[in-house]
Amino acid sequence: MSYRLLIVEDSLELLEAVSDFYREEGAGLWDVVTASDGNDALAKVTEGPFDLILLDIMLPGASGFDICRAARRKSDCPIIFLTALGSEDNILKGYETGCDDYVVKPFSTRHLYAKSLALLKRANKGSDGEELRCGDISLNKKSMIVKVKDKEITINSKEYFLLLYLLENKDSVLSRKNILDHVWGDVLDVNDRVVDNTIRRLRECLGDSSGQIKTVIGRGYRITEA
Amino acid sequence: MSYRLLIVEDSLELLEAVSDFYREEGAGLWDVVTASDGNDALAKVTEGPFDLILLDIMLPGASGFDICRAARRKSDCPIIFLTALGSEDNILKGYETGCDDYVVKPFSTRHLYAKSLALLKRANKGSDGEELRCGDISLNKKSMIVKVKDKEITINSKEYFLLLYLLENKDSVLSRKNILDHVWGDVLDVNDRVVDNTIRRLRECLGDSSGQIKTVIGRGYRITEA
DNA sequence: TCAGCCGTGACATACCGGTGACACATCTTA
DNA sequence: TAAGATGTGTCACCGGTATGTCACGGCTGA
Repeated sequence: MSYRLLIVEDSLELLEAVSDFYREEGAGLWDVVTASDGNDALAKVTEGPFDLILLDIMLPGASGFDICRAARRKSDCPIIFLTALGSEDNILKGYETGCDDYVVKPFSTRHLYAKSLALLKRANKGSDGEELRCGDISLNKKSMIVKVKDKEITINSKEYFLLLYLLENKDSVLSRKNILDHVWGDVLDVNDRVVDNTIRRLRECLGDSSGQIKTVIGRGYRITEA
Repeated sequence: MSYRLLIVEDSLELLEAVSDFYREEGAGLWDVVTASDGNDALAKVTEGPFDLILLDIMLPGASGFDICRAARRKSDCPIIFLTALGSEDNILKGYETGCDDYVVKPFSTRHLYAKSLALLKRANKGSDGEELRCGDISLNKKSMIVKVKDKEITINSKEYFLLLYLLENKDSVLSRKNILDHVWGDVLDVNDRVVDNTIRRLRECLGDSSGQIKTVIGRGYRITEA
């Protein structure tokens, strides 16, 4: 899966530098589309949906503000302004037209990249929330819904948090003590065996996929893809 | 309904300037909490959920990075670093620890404010329209009218804000504590059970559609399409 | 073969959430 | 202003169940 990225910038040198950086750093993460004048950018924005837009303000043809408004009418994809105009008013105007952020030239491409990732993560959060997957098991942290082979299963609270901890440490062996500390917290007087029992109940809930939770004798438990 | 904002900054002068700006500009939009040292900030972060955190890096006690990590363990609320450290490494380290953005001192408070709003809008994706829908239930934020199957129902204030909060976080499981913090605000001496009771009264109002509010035992409540 | 480790069935209880009732404050209305 | 209605927090009770505990027995490796 890759993200569709639109970069709009009239300086061809900068345009190339930025798009190369995203392509190389991302290693296939980005599907980069570029535009170097306002009208071309407008056409591309209205045409296809993007996951992120980097947008210069001063452009031949339409201005960055126009493009931002056009993009906003279509979708609410994240937009970052790239601007040489560091003046107070221009930046505020950018926010008013609905951008998410701005970067003042000259900027560090590496920073811009980090900012892009953070923004993208934020923009995708609202949709489904974070989903943990491992083999046939999936767990949605937001809705706390657990699915096995895409079929929802009901699961108790302790089993849920145990599964969550296992999934967050996929392929690692977790000792009983470790699990107790993380899932049960600072409860002092609990029997170790409670972990075994909760593992058992969890396995029952998982049905066919219960085999994904491996017992590592003398060490603890581990969850794996198969 | 206001947004819970935490500002962490050891310069009391700056702290006051920023918090005053948010309070005045927002006119009740912000419920501002401040901290001026690392340990205080850590305590506040672990204690209550926030909708936005502004975070200085250089602090007496724990560092901003530590606080950011602690906050991330708890929730995914937007975090903006305020930093005098403009070095490449520090900024990238900030992104790695999971912040959303950074601002280098000295900064324009007005810009920071605009950035905050943009980020908040992004984080609360979907909640900026005035009509919220979920299955047969619809809620109009402007007129405060709630309808079930297109038929208007009367609903009390607390029930309204509870429903609003549920709808703004459709499909998410919300804990009692979380609900208390957001719907009841900083009232300290309220019984957890008041949430249950308000849920009950809300369900009564919703009639046939009451089933859309699910109880997730041991974890909280969630509203779903069906 | 024996000790340690783990799975399993059974059990008991503490906990959790739904519910009815009530107290109190605030608002409405005569 | 008095009386009633309404909104909201609190409490006690209860049924169901989530979860901790225990005992037994099988498996495994030294």
